[in-house]
Amino acid sequence: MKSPISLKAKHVIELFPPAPFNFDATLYNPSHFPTADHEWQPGIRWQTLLWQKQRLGCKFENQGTVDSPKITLSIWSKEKLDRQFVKRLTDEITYRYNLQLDLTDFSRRFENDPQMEPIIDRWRGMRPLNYSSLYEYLIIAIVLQNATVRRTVQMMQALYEYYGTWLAYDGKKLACFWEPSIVDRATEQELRDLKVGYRAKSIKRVTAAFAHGEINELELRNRSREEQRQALLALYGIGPASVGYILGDVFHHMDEMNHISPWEQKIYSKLFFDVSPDEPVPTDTLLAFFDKHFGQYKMLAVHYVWSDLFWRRKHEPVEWLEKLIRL
DNA sequence: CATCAGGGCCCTG
DNA sequence: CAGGGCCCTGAT
Repeated sequence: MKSPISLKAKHVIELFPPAPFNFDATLYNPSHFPTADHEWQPGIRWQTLLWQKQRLGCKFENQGTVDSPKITLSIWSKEKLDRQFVKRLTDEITYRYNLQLDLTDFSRRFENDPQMEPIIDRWRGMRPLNYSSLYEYLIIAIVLQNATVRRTVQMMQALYEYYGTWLAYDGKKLACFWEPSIVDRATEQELRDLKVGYRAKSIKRVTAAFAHGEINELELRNRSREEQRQALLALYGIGPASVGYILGDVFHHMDEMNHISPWEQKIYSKLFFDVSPDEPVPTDTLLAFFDKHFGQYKMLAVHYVWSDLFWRRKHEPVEWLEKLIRL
């Protein structure tokens, strides 16, 4: 492991997302595999960030409640940050963390839905989001493909060790992502040596698209969903499953739900139809059900039910689920 | 020891 | 539009 960069300068700001805002259910996702770029405990998330060439150490702390939200965000950096930079970083984090999302209508809409009501009650104010950049999300999507969770964790760790940097701040030592130009200079063989297998080619080509400015996250945010979809599908190694997650988590389309992969199909079948995962409901039926019941909120609603399940699993094993998620 | 499938995607026919 | 192949790993 490379020696960490010690971040000494510290800047503190306060964020006030609109209520309802559930800090822990938003700042931690129990269905995600663990990565070295963050750490969570109730009320606190540490998260590294590579933004505008700056390696930053962030710490989000809950200082409010669901109905009166307040986040204290401390930002560590190597050099002192100027106000303009912090202002723009705040805007970026507000977008990425979906803090501007107004959930009042969603919460009200399903208050009489027998399945949704207790779940929304438990997690009121939870937002789906992307903790990192589009590029980083794409890399994660690639290492998820056709791999068990354990292997995904290994691949991600190897990439961080080899191309990332380590940041020391607030008593933590966390990994920070690499600039696309770093991996752009790597050879496919070099990546293969990190045991990412055939994904090396996808990582190279997606990275090249970012390193050479062929795709731009900020610009894509202002395009239509279908333009975003086409731009993402055009990336080598990125298909409908990855794009589905990205349109929801990264670009915040709360009704994006038109692809269900086999492992998710089994879990949805149990959750929404209470049938055995051995004989799952056809994906078309699931999609039609989501559309009919949740309409413009179908991705959001499924996110709530899904997260509810994985929070439950965090506290106690869920028998039927364990064999569907291969660790 | 061998074999197999995995939290997809590309490419071919 | 269906299905084989892909890197590697741990489970069997």
